[in-house]
Formats: sequence, C-alpha cells, structure tokens
Amino acid sequence: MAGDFFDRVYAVVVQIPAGRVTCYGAIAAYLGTPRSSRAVGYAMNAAHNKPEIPAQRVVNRKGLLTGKHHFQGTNLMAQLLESEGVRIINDQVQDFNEVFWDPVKELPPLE
DNA sequence: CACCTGACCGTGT
DNA sequence: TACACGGCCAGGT
Repeated sequence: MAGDFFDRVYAVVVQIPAGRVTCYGAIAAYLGTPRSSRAVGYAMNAAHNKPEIPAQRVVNRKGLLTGKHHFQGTNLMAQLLESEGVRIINDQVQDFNEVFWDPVKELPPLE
C-alpha cells in the first residue's frame, strides 16, 4: 500500500508535542533515511487527508513555513503554530532553536 | 517500464 | 555569511 513509509512519518509527526516544531530531515533521519527528507514532505502532502496529522508542526531545516501555502487559509499554518505558543514572524519560526524538537534525540530509537 | 514532480538538505563559491 | 546548484528518496502518470 502506498503509505508504508508515509505511515511512519505520520507516526512521528503525531508524537510531536504541541508548541514544538521539527524539520523534515529530522523525521527522515529518525526513520533511518536522512536523504528522504523530500519524501517526508511528500508524505505531509498526503497527510492532508488525515486531520489527525499536525503538519503545521513540521517545517523545513531553516524553520520556514514552506508548506504554509498548502494549507487552506493563507496563514492557517502560522495561526495554528501561534495558537500552540510558537512565535511565527513572516512565515519564519522565531527561536527555532528553542522550539525545535528532534525525534532522534527526544524520541526513543525506532524498533 | 521509464520519466517527472515535489511541504528538502548539504556543500561549494 | 549569503546565494546558487546538485543530489537523494518516494509516489504518480
């Protein structure tokens, strides 16, 4: 089924605590494929079908809301993040180093 | 079966 | 330090 890899991405994204954000590469690295960062973003695109997936907590390596354009509203992604306490300015996560949540470091090793 | 696209990341200049 | 280019992975047509 097209979702084997996607399912793992969703599993990690769901584990992301509110008020925190992570990057595609971190999730990919946690899955054991740090080079499949693009695939992670692609999975997020498909995650749109799953409202249970907080894709707003997933940003790029620079902390920029690259996928905000994929959300319904214009700033819906930023609104959701700010709603959780994450400061967003000009589609850029403030204190990205502080709110950054690394699954490989915070989450237990993959089985 | 082969080619193209895509919410990226790393390195070089 | 900032900008630009290439490369990788996965899915869809």
